[in-house]
Amino acid sequence: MESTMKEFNPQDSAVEALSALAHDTRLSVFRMLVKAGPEGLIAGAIAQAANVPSSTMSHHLGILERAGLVESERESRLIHYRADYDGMRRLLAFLMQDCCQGAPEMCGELLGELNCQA
Amino acid sequence: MESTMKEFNPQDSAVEALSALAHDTRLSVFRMLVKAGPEGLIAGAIAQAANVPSSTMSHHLGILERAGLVESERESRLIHYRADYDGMRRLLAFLMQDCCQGAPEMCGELLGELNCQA
DNA sequence: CCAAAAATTCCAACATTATCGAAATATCGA
DNA sequence: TCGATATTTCGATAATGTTGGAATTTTTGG
Repeated sequence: MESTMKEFNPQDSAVEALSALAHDTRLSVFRMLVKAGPEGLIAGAIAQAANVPSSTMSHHLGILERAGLVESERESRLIHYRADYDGMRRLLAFLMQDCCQGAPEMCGELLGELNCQA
Repeated sequence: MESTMKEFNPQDSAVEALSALAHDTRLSVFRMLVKAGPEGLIAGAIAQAANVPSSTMSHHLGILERAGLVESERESRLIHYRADYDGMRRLLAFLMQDCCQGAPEMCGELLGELNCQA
């Protein structure tokens, strides 16, 4: 008997997060929120910056939120969205884990290139 | 005049790679290939391991290859597929870059967790 | 050259996702 | 409470992705 509960296994969670990011508008929004930092951005401002109707953006923000990549918080009439850094970390960890399990020698190069400046 | 050429800008490349990975079968195959190492795996063996018809798997492998995540090489009648570590590195670098631009203090924690042992 | 093996391409049915206007919901200020 | 603002939900259409059997291509062994 299938439940309608959320996914908990890492593979399904990773597919959901990757699907959420695999869209031009959503990837742009996610980058935007990461750059905006902990303050986040207001839903309307996000829609305006991305030049899409608010209903469409609401749909995309919901997908990002359900995927565990962004969080939202209401402040009076406005809703702030911010990046969920922990969700991002979980996704990268899952991909990294894959990368290293069978080829540890690759990890050095891979991580070496991933520095923070730029 | 729109050309039919491949995408070259990082955002489009990232969306293409993320789309390729955002599928249960393809993510499993990619992990499989990463673990298999430089030798790679034969197309038929991949289809058999994933329990999908070869035509379907060929379709998925093509998507992963066009996204720059796997490479193929013919060896007589067999075609070897192997992970494209450089493509993977480019994708992670793009995501990392996003992560660090506006919130450098997050990078330490993020990279700290991403160690190589499993 | 021919038959078998391995893999891809083609095609069509099916399923999922994207889009956005209209309607509904939530909140505040007066 | 009323009207205005911010956002989400609904619904219907369009666009894209998935699937696998059949046909096609590539290669080898005899």
